[in-house]
Amino acid sequence: MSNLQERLRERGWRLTAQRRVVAEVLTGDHVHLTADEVHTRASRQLPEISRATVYNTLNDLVALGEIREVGTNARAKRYDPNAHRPHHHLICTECGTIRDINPPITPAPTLTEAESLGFTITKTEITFRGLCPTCTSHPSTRAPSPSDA
Amino acid sequence: MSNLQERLRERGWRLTAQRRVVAEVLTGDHVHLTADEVHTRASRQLPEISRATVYNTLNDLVALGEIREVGTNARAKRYDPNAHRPHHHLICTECGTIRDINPPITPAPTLTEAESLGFTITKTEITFRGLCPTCTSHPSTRAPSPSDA
DNA sequence: CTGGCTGCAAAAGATTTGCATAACG
DNA sequence: CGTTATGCAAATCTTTTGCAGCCAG
Repeated sequence: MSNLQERLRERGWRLTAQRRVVAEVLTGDHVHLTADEVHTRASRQLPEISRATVYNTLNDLVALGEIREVGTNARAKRYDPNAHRPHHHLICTECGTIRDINPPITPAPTLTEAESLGFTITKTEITFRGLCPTCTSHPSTRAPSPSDA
Repeated sequence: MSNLQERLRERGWRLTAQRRVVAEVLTGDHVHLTADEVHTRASRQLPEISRATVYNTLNDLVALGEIREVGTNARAKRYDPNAHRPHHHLICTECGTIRDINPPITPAPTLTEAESLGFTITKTEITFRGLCPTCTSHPSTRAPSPSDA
């Protein structure tokens, strides 16, 4: 975690309280928060932090490659702090829960020359969709979303 | 294409002019339009069609499994008419172009019991990201987006 | 006929932007 | 100190909703 702050400083980032808090909120595995959730949690440590700053910081972190946007098909983007260890996702089609799939899994699929249609591929993301354990056992009950705790 | 209309009628759909036009716009391979693009194109054939109707129709078609939302990380969702033949996507990180990867490719990755964290997986989506041929050869020039022609 | 669509306009939700002030280095 | 980030509020963009009238079956 301090690694991150050092890396950012090296890249010429001003280390402000709000950036520190956002970076701190975005820590751990299976963390996939929306901008609004980040803002809510950050506010607990730094009440004056503004939404705009959260958005700015998130966008900067994405640009620096420190966090990643996760495609959920839902209205709001989610951010995944685990950008340095490439990994794939499991998404529950019922309640929206997202989980990281642990490290060195599934033989990375590759494309033939013909299949890649001239693209220079740099990243491969796999998303597995289905029912999470909770939604499997309570088919009708809507599981709570993994938002703010 | 008439297959689609028949299928819809069987499922109790009223076949209106606007639904027919939306379905018609969403036809072919490598078609990944935003709702707004669908509306623009549909308007060329049916000028009075409203945005709300386009959204309603798109949501209905998704619910029926006739089209699919594509996760692009961009603001607006895109819709892929090719929902019956499962396929993966190639997305250009520079200009946003999306292309379908042809049929029976890449050995479908699977998860072990441990990796799937109790999920019952029903779909696997693979997204390859990189530079499309155009953006590879014109590194600075911004390629036009594949929107309305 | 009649319930399910449509269009319009307004609402809601998510993200960005402009600008004056504050604060990091 | 000078730049660069912050906060606020307003602007944008995307999608949803409420409601009266219309039309496919």
